Amino acid sequence: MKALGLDWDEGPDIGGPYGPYTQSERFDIYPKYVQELLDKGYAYECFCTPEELEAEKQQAAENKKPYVYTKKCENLTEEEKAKLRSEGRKPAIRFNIAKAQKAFHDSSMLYFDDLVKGQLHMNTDLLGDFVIMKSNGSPTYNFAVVIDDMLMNITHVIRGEDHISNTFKQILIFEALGAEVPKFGHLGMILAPDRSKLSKRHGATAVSEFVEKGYLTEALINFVALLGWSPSDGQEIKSVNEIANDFRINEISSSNSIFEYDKLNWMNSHYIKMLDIEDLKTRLKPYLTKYNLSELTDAQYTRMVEVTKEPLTLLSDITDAVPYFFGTDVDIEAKAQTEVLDTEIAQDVLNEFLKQAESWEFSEENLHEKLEAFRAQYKEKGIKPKVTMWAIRAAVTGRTCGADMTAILAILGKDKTLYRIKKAIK
RNA sequence: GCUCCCAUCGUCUAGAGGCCUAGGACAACACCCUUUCACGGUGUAGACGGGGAUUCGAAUUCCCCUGGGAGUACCA
Repeated sequence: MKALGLDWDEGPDIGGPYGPYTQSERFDIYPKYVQELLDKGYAYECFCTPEELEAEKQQAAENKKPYVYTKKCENLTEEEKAKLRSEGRKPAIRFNIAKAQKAFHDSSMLYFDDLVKGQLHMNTDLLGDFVIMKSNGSPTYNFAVVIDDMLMNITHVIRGEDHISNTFKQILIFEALGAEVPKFGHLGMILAPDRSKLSKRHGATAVSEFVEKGYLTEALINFVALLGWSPSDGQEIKSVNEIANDFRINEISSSNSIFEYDKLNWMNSHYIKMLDIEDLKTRLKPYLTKYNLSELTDAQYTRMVEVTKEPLTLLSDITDAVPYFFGTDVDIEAKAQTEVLDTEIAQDVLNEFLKQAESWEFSEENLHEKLEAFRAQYKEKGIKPKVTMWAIRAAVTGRTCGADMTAILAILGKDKTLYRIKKAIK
């Protein structure tokens, strides 16, 4: 959330009235509620060993029966418990599903209204009495979240649909504790392009990785917001605030969605283009460290960014887009050499350019005029303007494509330009 | 295996019985613009998974099948 520039009202780092907010600092508040459940009869001690449990599961698998805990510790007598304890066994505490279900519902069916999926149901007989406190005294997830939500007055729980089955367990605990059950909303999962879980294999998975690669937080937020939701006005480009204002939880689609980079990339380049130039200059700096930025005046740097920002998909693309703005010499790409510089026309153009440009003033306005006239001369000889410019571009930038030539020449200045032209002449 | 969730163009989605000859965005393709690349503009192609049922009428309701996803821990 920090990487995306999102903030929160209450929680770790900033505190709030219901702290502590760090799980490890809350350990001593859970036993009290475990005891309450024990006292009310909604929980019981279980002395089963991992081996015994494993055997039960195996048995169930052999009989092709779904596994649910057998509840064999549910009705242990005090003597039996004492005996087990004397053997050095430490009990875990299990939640008594059936007891809670029966106390608050007519049948073994548990229903709740999900904010995005509508009414959901589950036969709680199939759930199995789960552990709420491990034998080492630490609470399990399903129990701890309920206590935390209850104590922190949580009203809405919005999470992935992989939590649906936990919800039934959690609701029963809320009820057993006499607490108010919060509203739940379960979102579809975001899948990788091959429909599997998103993972390292599919590229970046942590928000910070996207940011490092040069995705703008604005684009990231906007794109993810559109996964499973669409704005009522059809306007897809939206700021966080606009999204927040327009957002309605019941407009969320309940199906899974696939994370494809195409639209994210498009959106990112869109946001890059929209960025204020000074802002963009600042954001681009981390990707230009391999160049000596002090070679350029601030005005030149501004101009360079202006003419190279168009095709950028990621901020990091700037690195490969601008090498020819720096240094005296330039690397010539193979394609530029063989397909352009090695041709007769190109050599002719370069010689002629060298002759004429000696007397030019290298301001952008002037260059624009001069180049136009220069192209016209060749056009008369039947050489396409495109070809004329190619020769100059290849010699000066070492490439066959790139930013606006007038701007490039103006930024480089007469000396570097003519130097590179000379070097390209055979 | 069992349980639950989901199902419209390649992708994200609009669509809550007639407004749908199914709309938009990204990607693709074509053309235009152009000093290259790109931006931009204009177009083209592209989907209701299958089968039943209800109805005068179904992408929209119901059932079955199929497909995909998730859960099934003394993990969170």
